[in-house]
Amino acid sequence: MPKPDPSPPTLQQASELRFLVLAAQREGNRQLTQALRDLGLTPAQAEVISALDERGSMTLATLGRYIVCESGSPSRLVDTLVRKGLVERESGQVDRRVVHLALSSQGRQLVKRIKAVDNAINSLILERLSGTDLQTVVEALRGIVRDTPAGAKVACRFSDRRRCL
Amino acid sequence: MPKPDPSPPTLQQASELRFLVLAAQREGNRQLTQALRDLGLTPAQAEVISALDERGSMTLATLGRYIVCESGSPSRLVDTLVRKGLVERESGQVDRRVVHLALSSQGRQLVKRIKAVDNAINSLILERLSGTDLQTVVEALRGIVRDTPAGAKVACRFSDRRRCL
DNA sequence: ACCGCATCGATGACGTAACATCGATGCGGT
DNA sequence: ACCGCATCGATGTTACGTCATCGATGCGGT
Repeated sequence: MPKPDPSPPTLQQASELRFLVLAAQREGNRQLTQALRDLGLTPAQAEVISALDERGSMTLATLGRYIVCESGSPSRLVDTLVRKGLVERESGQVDRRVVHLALSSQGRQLVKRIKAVDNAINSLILERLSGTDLQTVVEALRGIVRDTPAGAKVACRFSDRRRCL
Repeated sequence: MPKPDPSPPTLQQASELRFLVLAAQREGNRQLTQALRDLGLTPAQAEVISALDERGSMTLATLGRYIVCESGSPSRLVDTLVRKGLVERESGQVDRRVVHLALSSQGRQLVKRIKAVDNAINSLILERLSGTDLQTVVEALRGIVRDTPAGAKVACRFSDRRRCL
């Protein structure tokens, strides 16, 4: 079956797209909150732990540039995780302004469970998208956030190995 | 030029899609916040005013089912707008549980400016998506939020004239 | 009329998000 | 060495966004 000619883009479609993005984010966050409840983590906290697992120890500022869930320096977010004993914080020796962060052994134990939650949700998304070309959607959203800080973060985490931080 | 065969969907792509949705929502919200600053409104407040303009007077619960920016009853969000003199609140006469909401004349004056901001952002999105089939993206996101409360809200506001509340 | 239950709107609690500010620290240019 | 400026991390402020709870109110079934 040949593809129908794509109809010309309208402002109406753009508006719906915006609401859909908002709806998807809200809905996804709610589901993620539920799924992470057993781990005693919020979505933002889980992203920090995943980031520290993927990239290893880093400073607070670097973490802020890496995670999508928050801009600026996530002092308070990390604070919560330190209080929970999941992250260790250590002042820099050379540059005394910075703070190095690392997963504690307790934090490392959560990584596997977080990944399980992530994969479950990702699988659910794949199910719901069966039949549509995922790559097209990904590229479209990349276009929307191109040249924005948040877009750079995603590009950094996926496939853009060159200029990552 | 024929389309290349779509590559099979991967969990990696689904993961990137999730981050892109988050990034797009955050980035869009920041831009919208900037654009609405002159009006003294936040994105959530602007959505309430737009909703009351589109659908006319309604109760708090109905508004809660209509707006995407918040679930539950947006008591406090509306409270802010009442305090600003943009929305009028009146207890129901028949059903004394409900509260009817309506734009004040001051609130109505903001509608045009809000629409201008919306259109500017929608146009920007269209620019950034030139070349991609917007309809495909919209349908994919509809699929993701299908059968969720937030998805129903969007379906209600766009093209699903039948069972809308 | 009554009772059990659902709905409505307000409110408390918690954890973000975004922005502004601040003091401490490093660093390049002279 | 010094100065101006940038960077870092902490903190205050404002406004959500979600969940839970509560009291008031309506309603269906008997």
